[in-house]
Amino acid sequence: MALCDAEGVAALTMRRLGAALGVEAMSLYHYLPAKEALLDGVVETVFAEIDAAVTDVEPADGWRARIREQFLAARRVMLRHPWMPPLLASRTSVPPNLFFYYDAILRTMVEAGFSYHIAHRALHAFGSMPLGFVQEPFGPAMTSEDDDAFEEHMAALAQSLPHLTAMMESEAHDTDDPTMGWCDSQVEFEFTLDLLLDGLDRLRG
Amino acid sequence: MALCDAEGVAALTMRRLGAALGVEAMSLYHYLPAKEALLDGVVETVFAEIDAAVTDVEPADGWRARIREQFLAARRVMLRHPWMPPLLASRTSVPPNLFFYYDAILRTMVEAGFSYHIAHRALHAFGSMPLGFVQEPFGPAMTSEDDDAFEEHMAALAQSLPHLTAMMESEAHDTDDPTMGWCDSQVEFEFTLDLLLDGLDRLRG
DNA sequence: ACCTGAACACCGTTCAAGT
DNA sequence: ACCTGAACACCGTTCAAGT
Repeated sequence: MALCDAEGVAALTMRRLGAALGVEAMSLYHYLPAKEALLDGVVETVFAEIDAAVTDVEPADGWRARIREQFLAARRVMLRHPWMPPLLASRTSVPPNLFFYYDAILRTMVEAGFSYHIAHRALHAFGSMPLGFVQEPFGPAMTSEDDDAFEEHMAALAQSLPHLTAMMESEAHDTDDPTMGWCDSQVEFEFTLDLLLDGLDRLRG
Repeated sequence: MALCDAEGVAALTMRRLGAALGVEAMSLYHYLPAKEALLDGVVETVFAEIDAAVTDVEPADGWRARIREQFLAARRVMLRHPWMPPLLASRTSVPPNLFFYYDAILRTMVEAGFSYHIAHRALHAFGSMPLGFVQEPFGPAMTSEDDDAFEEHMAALAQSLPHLTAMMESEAHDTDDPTMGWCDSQVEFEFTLDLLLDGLDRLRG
């Protein structure tokens, strides 16, 4: 995890991990069947961190506030490990540590009057939000790279994208920064979360 | 894309692509600066496919029905390329083809009375749903592998996971298959989509 | 302009051999 | 039990050399 945090998940190779542990890469195979198991372990470790952070959340009034605080606690962990969403998306085995978290969410919901059926649907609707992130086609680290080329490209396409252009202009009025950087992912995250929680509240039996 | 569809994105190597084209891997570097550009191109091509499918959707009555049909059309494309979500999550550059799609979504919403501000929030709230998938911690191909070990593991943990167990039992009543496989991702997708659309409808100015 | 062969630095992984 | 060295098959990529 230290390697991933410092240099991204691509830096986590058997040889580099061995070197960081003062050992040859081949020695790791005495503890792991393959690299996949190593990646599974990293994912599990992050989930353990999330589980701990979520458990530390002091119980709030009502199911909404409780779940809301828990997801936001998970988000604070997730922001420390931005390499996690792509890694998680690539996993093919199920991460056991997460079951406890899901059980806790279910408990909160059924105690608030939800049927297991709706609570089940809710778990799916939450998607990756319990883990503190939403999968968006435009990721976080996307605007940073070729900023000039991007600006030019957008300017050239402005006429073909009237509503996108109008939206950017309209939103830019409220801020100093006239680029795509005006998106506040924390605000967006909470907006989406509240949208889902409001909707679920209406389905409560 | 043929390589990815057949054997997954890991099978798309410069050498194998070269071989498939009847050419040495090194020749590809006359057309591409690096492999990243190749992957960007694959993503762009899938988005073009989605754009085409979405444009073909016959205009429905009302913004909700229209967006709903478009997302479901995208989903039909996405189901043909299950390797796409992890690949997309790993990209660091922004996929230009998607701008047109987003512009169309915005158009539908503002014509229905939404402010650009709420429409902007809505784009974020949709997350990856315009592309026809939701990022869930438990992916699709996850139960298939070590099914026996998984069942045993769950059985051992059943007491520690009372609500998860109760939910599975409750849901199993409605179906023949008593495993995790009872989740109908199509139904879940539409449930989540409607939850968001309902919530947004209430925010319309 | 387009393609190639040889080479480089880096992977994950196997295996027989060391202590 | 734990670690190593050498080796294998595979990467992405560079570059000088071919046509």
